[in-house]
Order: sequence, then C-alpha cells, then structure tokens
Amino acid sequence: MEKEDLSLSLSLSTYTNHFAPSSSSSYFRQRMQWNLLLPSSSDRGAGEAAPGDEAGEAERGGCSSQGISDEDEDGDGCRKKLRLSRDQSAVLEDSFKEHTTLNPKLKAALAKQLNLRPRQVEVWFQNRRARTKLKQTEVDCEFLKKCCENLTEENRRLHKEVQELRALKLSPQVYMQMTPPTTLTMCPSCDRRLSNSTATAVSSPAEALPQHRRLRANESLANS
DNA sequence: AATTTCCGTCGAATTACTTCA
DNA sequence: TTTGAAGTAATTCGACGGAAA
Repeated sequence: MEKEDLSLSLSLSTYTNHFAPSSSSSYFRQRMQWNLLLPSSSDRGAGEAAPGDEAGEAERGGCSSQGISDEDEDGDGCRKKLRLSRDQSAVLEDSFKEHTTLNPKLKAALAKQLNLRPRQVEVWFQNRRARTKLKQTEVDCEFLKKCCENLTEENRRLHKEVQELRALKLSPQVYMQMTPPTTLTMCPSCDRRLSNSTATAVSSPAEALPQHRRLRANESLANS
C-alpha cells in the first residue's frame, strides 16, 4: 500500500523534526480516527495556538489566511504564509497515508477538524503529492546512476577482455593451442555472467524502474 | 445519441514567505 | 545582523472527466 512513504521519510522527517512530535504518530492516528468522525470543539484551531507552542507562529504576520472564516479569503490581497501547526501537519499526514487523494467529504471533514479552509486542505494534498513525486524521482535518479556506474564498469571490463583476447590471437603459439573458435560455445565472460545472472537481483534499470512505477501506479489506482 | 457548457480536481510550474545555518 | 539556501504554503494555468442542459 504505502511504499512511497519510505522515500518520503527523508523530506518529511526534516520538516516534522521542526516540531519534534516525538512518538506521537500513534497518538495522532488514533486522534484522527476519532476526530474525523467526531470533530471536537476541544480541537484547537491553528489560530488558537497556545502560547509557547510552535503553532503560535502561524499567527505571526497579521493577515494570516489561517482560520476558517471565508470572508478573509483574499481581502487586501496579501498572501501571508501560514505555518501549519504540529497537530495539523500530523493529522494531514496521517490522512495522506490512508488516501493520497481527497474526496469532497474527507476534505470537508479535515477542514472542519483542523479549522482550515477546504482549499487549504486541498492545497496541502496537492503539495504533498508533489513532494512525494519529487522524492521518488530522486530515488529513481540515484538508482539509475548506480546502474549507469555498474554498466560503465562492466563495459570497461569487457573492453579489457577483448584486448586480452586479441593479444592472445596475435601470439601464434598460444593461439595454436587454443580450441578453435567454432567449438567455443560460450566465452568465459559470458559464461561467468550467465552463472551470475541468477544471483543478480536486478540486472538493468530498465527492468527495475518500471517496477517502481508499476507499484506506484497500482497504489494510486487502489486509492482512487 | 451527440454536443456543449459548467464545475471540480489534478499536476506542473512558479511565487512568496519562513526558518535556519 | 545579514544573507543565502531549503522547505513549504499558496497561486496560476492548462488539461481532463463527469454531470447537466
């Protein structure tokens, strides 16, 4: 189901570390399950961040777009950036683990629970998907780089081998002692590779990468 | 049944802002 | 204190699919 979260942990951990929600994952998961069904008034909104809480920073700046009132959508046109509180991020994150896409019902429920506008929830999910994709791209890129290095090395080795064989051919004494090429069914290199091939998990990026993508494609299908 | 229009959502690109080293 | 980089919320735009007319 959630393979991509592996790749996400990189970026997200740096982000969530700001808020240091140590071991709060299960707490939030549970909380979300309850709250999505029973949005509680005790759930403080971002704008109501307690003093000393990191969430308080969300209100810095005077015209925060945080808060649920729809009248302040743009108003003076200022685009103050809110910082989602630790709680808000955790709930959204948990929700994203369940579904990477939103349906209108979930969007509304999350918005209500988190005291955000539905649009903000929508934007968060969009950006979150974008981050997921970016991370996956980085992982794919690293993998291809490794494959490229391996192939380069293999190519170098084969070139060397060809040179050695040519040298042998030019040396008559050694050459005459060799088995005629017509009876050579498999060169040593190929032979070696053949015996190794079963032990190689992934033989080419072309094989492995599509599998990456297939997994994710299946996941998104399952989520839709 | 086929076409058009509207609406909601998406991804991609970009901007604007915050935080931190 | 200033500055640049990184992270991310928000905006814009074009594409697409589904529902209604």
